[in-house]
Amino acid sequence: MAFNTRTKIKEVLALEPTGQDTIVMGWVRTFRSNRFIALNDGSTPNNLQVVVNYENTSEALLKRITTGACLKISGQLVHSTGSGQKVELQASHIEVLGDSDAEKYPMQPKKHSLEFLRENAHLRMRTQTFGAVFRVRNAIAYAVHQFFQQKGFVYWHSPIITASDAEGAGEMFKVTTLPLDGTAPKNDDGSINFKEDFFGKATNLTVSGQLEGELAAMAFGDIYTFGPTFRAENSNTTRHLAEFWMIEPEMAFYDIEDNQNLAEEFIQYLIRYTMAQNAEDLRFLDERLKEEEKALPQDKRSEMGLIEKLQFVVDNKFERITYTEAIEILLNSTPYKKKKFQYDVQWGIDLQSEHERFLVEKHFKKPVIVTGYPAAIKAFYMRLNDGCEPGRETVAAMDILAPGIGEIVGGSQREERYEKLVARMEAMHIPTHEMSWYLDTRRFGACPHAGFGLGFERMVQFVTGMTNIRDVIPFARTPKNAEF
RNA sequence: GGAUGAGUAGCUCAAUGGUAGAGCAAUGGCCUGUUAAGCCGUCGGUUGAAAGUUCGAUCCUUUCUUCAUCCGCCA
Repeated sequence: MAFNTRTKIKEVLALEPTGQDTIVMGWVRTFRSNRFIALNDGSTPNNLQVVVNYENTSEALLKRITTGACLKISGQLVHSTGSGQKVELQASHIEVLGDSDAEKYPMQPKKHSLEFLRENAHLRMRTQTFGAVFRVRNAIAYAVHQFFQQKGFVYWHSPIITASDAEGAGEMFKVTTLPLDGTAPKNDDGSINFKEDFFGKATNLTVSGQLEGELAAMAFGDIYTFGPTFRAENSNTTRHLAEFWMIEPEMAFYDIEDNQNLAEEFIQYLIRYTMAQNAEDLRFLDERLKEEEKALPQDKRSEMGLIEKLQFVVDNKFERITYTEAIEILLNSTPYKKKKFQYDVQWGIDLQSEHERFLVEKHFKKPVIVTGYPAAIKAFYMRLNDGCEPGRETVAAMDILAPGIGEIVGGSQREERYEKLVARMEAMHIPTHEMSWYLDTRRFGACPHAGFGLGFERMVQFVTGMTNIRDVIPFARTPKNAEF
């Protein structure tokens, strides 16, 4: 006899109650008045109210119905006379599958701070907020595949361990089996002899699958990667993780405009999908955000509610400006004139977060795509724009800036012209001999192509309204923290 | 890596240079159609760690540590 005879609570709540026999299994959120169990099984943010006839239930069993306990309950589904819900389950039999010592269980039926829940990340998904966040995360992940698969993109697995340290996207985690106690084999000059290491060379965890993605785009046309990515940067912010997930599509025969079109359509698709599939979760998160912002002074509150914001982003084209235009806007801005910016503005600077925030949150009040950055501040593989005035060379780069998040997408049209690419690599001291496999794409059947990277957690942040990136990944890896 | 702020009961917070208090939770009893918090009682803390100043430190100083926020790096 199979054990899984339950109906998921999401389905139960949608049923027309006719007193039908129903079996549910889930975890106790609260037990009120010795009579009402709020039961949740993770299928929905909503709880099922289970009514216990305490007069016919043993004292011993009642005592075991505690917050966090796992129960199997069979009973009859009936209309609820209470005001908080449409249906409820009149319990006829309750079985405790797993006790939860109320004295020890950290989750209490009350509001906890996000900091506390972060420290209890192994249990926080049992809360309404994190249940909603991670169901939304799941929906977005699924939508990523759906979007690209519908367009005929090939899901491509770029390696996680890489010997290339030329990807130019920051510090990398070393991968080695050599001993760390100082007995590792050395070269004559005292450096570690990686020829003796597992891979016979120094290897790291990937910071990007892009370069390998480009190889695949030269075979399949359109591909995308979606996997974990690692950065060993000592970044302590609400939008950086040492281990995060990134989606990197790479398309042959795309120029920078095609690239922008795809990225915009992609982001809007993800939001639209989630709004359709996880309406309940978003409603809860919307409410949560409103509650939370009540504590803030008026001017710190969001102008739009979460759902309102998402609808707005789906309904409106993203603003598209060039880097040069962005600089113009900043130079003419009130904060610049009143010297409110901490960092100076002039053509050639990398846009600082305060500048990006001004453009996105104050000036345009919508997502902004900035293109045409100075070549000097961007990566070697980005395509040099033709016809630049001397000293103002730009590349076909694009960043998508989202309100409250900042950079959510970074991408570019790639430099497909062999000579120009090699010249840039040499200028930027990228070892071309180690990258011959990459340069081969430019030797054999090169074509215009483009791609971008979307930070998956930043996307989840944007959709859920969670302000700290550590709250949208199950177990965050950040400097000094690899708990769980 | 830099700046700022913060670590007091399981949680959320309060307090004073004279060795700490509330609400919730837990727990015992009473109650019983409730929507986190019914009523009465009980338990609960080497005030993040170490050192220093002081007759005396949770409070002042230093170092360390952890966390949060902002900045830098980016997705």
